[in-house]
Amino acid sequence: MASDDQHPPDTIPTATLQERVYRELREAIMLGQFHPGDAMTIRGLAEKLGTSMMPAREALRRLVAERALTLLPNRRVAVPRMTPETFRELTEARVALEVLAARRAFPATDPALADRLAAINTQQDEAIAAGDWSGYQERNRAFHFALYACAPAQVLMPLIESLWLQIGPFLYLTRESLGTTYLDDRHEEAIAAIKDRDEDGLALAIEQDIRDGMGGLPALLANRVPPPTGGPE
Amino acid sequence: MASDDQHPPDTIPTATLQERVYRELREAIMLGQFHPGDAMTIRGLAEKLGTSMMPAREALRRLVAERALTLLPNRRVAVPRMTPETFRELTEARVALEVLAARRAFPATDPALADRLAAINTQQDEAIAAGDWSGYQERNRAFHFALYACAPAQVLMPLIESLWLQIGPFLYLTRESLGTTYLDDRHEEAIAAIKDRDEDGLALAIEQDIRDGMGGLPALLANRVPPPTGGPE
DNA sequence: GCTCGCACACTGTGATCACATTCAAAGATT
DNA sequence: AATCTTTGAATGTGATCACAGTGTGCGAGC
Repeated sequence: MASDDQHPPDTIPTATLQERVYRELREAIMLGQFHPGDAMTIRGLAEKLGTSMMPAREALRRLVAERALTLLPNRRVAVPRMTPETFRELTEARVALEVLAARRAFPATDPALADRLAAINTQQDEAIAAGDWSGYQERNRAFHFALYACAPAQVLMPLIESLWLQIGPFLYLTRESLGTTYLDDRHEEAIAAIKDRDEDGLALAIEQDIRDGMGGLPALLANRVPPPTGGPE
Repeated sequence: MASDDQHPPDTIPTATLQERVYRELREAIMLGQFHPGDAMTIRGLAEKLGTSMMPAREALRRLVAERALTLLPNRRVAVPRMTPETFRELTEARVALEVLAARRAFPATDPALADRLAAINTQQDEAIAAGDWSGYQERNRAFHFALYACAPAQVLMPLIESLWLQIGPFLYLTRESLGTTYLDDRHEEAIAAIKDRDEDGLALAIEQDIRDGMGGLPALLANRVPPPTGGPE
């Protein structure tokens, strides 16, 4: 049992192949490595990951169910396109759910969490300074989810993650903003509110953080993708 | 083309088999025809619907992705059990999202919609009077979704539907309440608010309607399912 | 009579194949 | 030369099969 259950470090024992494909795709989507309109095929994905059609097929369908990908009328899956209107809807949904998650988390927050959040925030600033856009996004995600995870949220978290997945393909719009414009967030305010035991202050900080971060995107979107029938790849 | 594309009325042309299985299961779940803990197998579902494993498999995985079903550690799918705590979380999420949906819908509401909602409400009362529990649930669903559908909501609606799906298996708890206790809702207040062009009143009516409807369930849940290891079927 | 062990049925996972549809490029016709 | 047709590759869907893990029930042994 000792030697047989030990998998080589490269052979990730992630229970099922479908799960591995799913997580890989999901991470890539959330980090903005795909662009709106990019189409994907079952066989192509399977070949790229060295599996058969089945795991790729199930991973794609799962991401479609989570609204991370869309099913075209052709029955082919693609990264969704988005209108400014949909973007505003995503923003409102994020505010509603994440403010609620923050409020639920609030009673469980403590100075230790504030320190951890501050550490993440520092790393995020370092990423900005280093021009590490991916690191910046990753830290931003870590900040929010570390806060929300304080209270067990079996219902809320999947909903919020679905929203983040839907936004992922459009984060690349902010890539060039990293450096040109000053990317400010409300993370310090949130940390301060936790230390001051100010629930409303925390809720406000989260809300403004989301609105600030998402606010500029519809404009960028409108400027960037006027060709509605652009071939992705 | 004329005769070949015409399907017999019973052979529903629903594009894919998987879709048909999915919709059938989904409807059954939302109407509370399954109970918490009920387990389902791919082969069993396939045989029951007369298809092969594949459509049943994909339909189940899709419902799992939408949180309507859960994946047990055995990798088997079952109707989720729920704790009172999770129920409260569902209630809060519903309030947050559906109030938002109602506010988004508000500018598009008009007297015609108010009349349609009133008609649905009348049918709902008739269902209550007739002891038609399924009809009551169906009308309640129709009322809420008719309101939310006023504004296009590609993001919000799937999230809300996911929440309703998660609640579905527990609606049976209210079955015996239909008749014993007086089931009141805030639908009249919502209709009045639409007529009065009172957005805040509409939001409040929806919030109270949700809280009233869901409020009693945790208690019923606690009374009903003390045996945590009950064999479902 | 009770407990431990073994065998068998059952389930999900993954692979492979067959088929209908779709998309596109090449060829033929006007 | 432009347009319609045809042919071919490619894709999603569904079916079937092989395999490993799990759970259950039966039977042997203490």
